[in-house]
This record gives sequence, C-alpha cells and structure tokens, in this order.
Amino acid sequence: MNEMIDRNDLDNEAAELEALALRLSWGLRHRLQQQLEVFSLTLPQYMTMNILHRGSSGCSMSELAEASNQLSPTMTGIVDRLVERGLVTRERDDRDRRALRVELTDEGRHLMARISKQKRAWTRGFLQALLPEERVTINAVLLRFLEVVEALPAPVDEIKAGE
Amino acid sequence: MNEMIDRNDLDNEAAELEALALRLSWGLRHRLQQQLEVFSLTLPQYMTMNILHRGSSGCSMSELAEASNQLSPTMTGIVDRLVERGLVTRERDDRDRRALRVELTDEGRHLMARISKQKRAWTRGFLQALLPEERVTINAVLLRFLEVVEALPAPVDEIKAGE
DNA sequence: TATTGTTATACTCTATAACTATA
DNA sequence: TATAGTTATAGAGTATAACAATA
Repeated sequence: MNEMIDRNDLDNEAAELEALALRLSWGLRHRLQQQLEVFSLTLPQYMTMNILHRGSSGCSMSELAEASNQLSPTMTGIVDRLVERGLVTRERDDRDRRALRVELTDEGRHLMARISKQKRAWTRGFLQALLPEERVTINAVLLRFLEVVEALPAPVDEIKAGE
Repeated sequence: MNEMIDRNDLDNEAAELEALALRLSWGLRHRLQQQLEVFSLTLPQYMTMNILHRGSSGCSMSELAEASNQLSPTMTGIVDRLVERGLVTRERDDRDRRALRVELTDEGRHLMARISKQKRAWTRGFLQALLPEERVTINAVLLRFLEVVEALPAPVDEIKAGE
C-alpha cells in the first residue's frame, strides 16, 4: 500500500521532469539562438567558436567534432562557413599532414568578446530576477542535473512489453 | 572594496551559468534526439505531437505554430511529414473554412504511448541516480529556472560600448 | 591498413516573400 | 481588408556512403 503511493509519487515526479526537460531543451535553444541572431551566428557555429575560445592553440577537425558531439561531415560544413566569414582559419598541420588545425582569427576573438558582453548583461538580468537564496543553489543544481543526464547510458533500443 | 568582491562573485557566477546554459541546451537536445531516433521522430515532430497529445480536440495550424514557437511555413512542413506517416490528420474546419484542424490518429497516440514508456524508464534511471534530498528540489529548481528564462525580454539589439 | 578529413547526396528544419482561399 | 494557411525558394544542419591523402 505504502509502496503503491511511493511508486505513484515517483511517477508524477518523473512525468513532471520529462515535461521540464522538453521545455528546457526547446526553450533554452530558442533563447540562445535569439541572442546569437543579433550577430548572425547559428548555435552550432557559436558552439564551435566557443570550443576554440576555451583552448589556446586551436583544434583539429576531429577534436571539434568530438567536443561538440557532431559528425565530421557536419563539422566540415560549419567550419566552411566560419572560414568564409573570416572568423576562423583552417590550415594543414605540419606534423601530421592529414590533420587540419582550426583557430580563431582576431576578428573571431573580437566577435566572441562582443557576444560575451551581450550575454553577460542578459545573465545579470537573470540572476537579479532570482531571490538571493535561489541564486546560491541554482548553479550547483543545474550542474548536477547535467552531469547525471550526461552519465546516463543512451537508449539503444525500444523497451518491449512487460516493461 | 567589498563591492568589488561582490561584483567579481556575481561575474564568476554569471560566467558559470552561461556555460551551463549552453551545455544544457546542447546536451539535452542531443539526448532527446537520441531517444527519439529509435522511433524515427525528430524533436520538432515530437514537440508537435506532444502539444496535440496534451489537448483533447486537436489544434489549428496557427495554434501549433504558436505553442511550439515556430513559423507557419515550418509548421506546414512538419505536419506534412506527420500526415505522410499516418501519425496525425489535417482536415478543414467546417466552422471556419480557412482553418485546419490537426489531430493525432490512433497510430499517433499509440506511438506516443510507446515513447512515454521508453522515456519513463529513462527518467526513473535518472531519478534513481539522484540522492533523495536532490530529488526533492530538482523539479522546483528547474521549473523556476525555466520560468525566469522565459520571462526575460528577448535581446533586440547589441549592447554598445560603455555597457 | 588505419586515420583524417572531404565530397556527394538526401532529408529536415528554418526564414522570407509571394500567393490562395475564406472571413 | 484581414486572417489562415500554403507554396516557392534559399540556407543551415544532420546522417550515410564513397572517396583522397597521409600515416
């Protein structure tokens, strides 16, 4: 009897969490894309530049693909457009002539700085909308959520009857 | 002096939060798409079916577009493919011959049930990976985060020098 | 042979503009 | 004239398969 209640509680919580995850993934993406539209960047393009921005000596194409969870033909297309806009360079690596080295240009770094400033204003607005006690926990909770999400195994196949 | 420290604290927190939001939007979307791939559905397609599933009497095309934050030509394409797969119907509304009424078919409802079962297994795994005290707060924190994100005004233009 | 990355191809989504049909 | 929705078109991302060059 008590077990039944617990099971239902867990299921209500799960249903809520599923709805939240969907809204979160959908809404957050729209927000980020809206922010980036001002700079004529797509989210995958920004993601790529962000990875380059965090490091210091550039990345190979496969490192970029791995870090952004993309396939290599996808990466090729994204970097094509960034090169065309002069935001990154893509040059052959002299130590391994198969590999390419992608790096931010000065213009790319400058654009990232402009975006950071914009983002920071937005984030400050966000934090100010929170109560002080909410502000203390929000980062830790989001990080924990993300870590558990990323740690869970990917579904490989459909669960069949009899759960 | 104290103000300087507070300002830096706020900025560190903001930088962390920005990184988290990016990872969250990116990672969560990949996870959801991975889940849906098993059923040969894209996230926008699932989003659309999910909106229809929550209501009872179907939606017009513009209601769908509004609820999923999409433009109407985008909606047309998504619904085209769902109709083609027999997951929804799209029929003229007799009371307003300009409008269309989109509804889930039995097959569509059946697919949603299969997806729900799969999702539930995944979500239970997620909740079990959390500590009991984390489980109590996670939903509330995510909801609050989402509400504040959605309430913030969209950026219309770039912030210029002098912040 | 294995690895790095590209090209070719096809499909989905997104955005804009022009259009049809109904109100 | 305004509203609901589509078609046309173009661009971006995603996935697979086939390929070239280097290791």
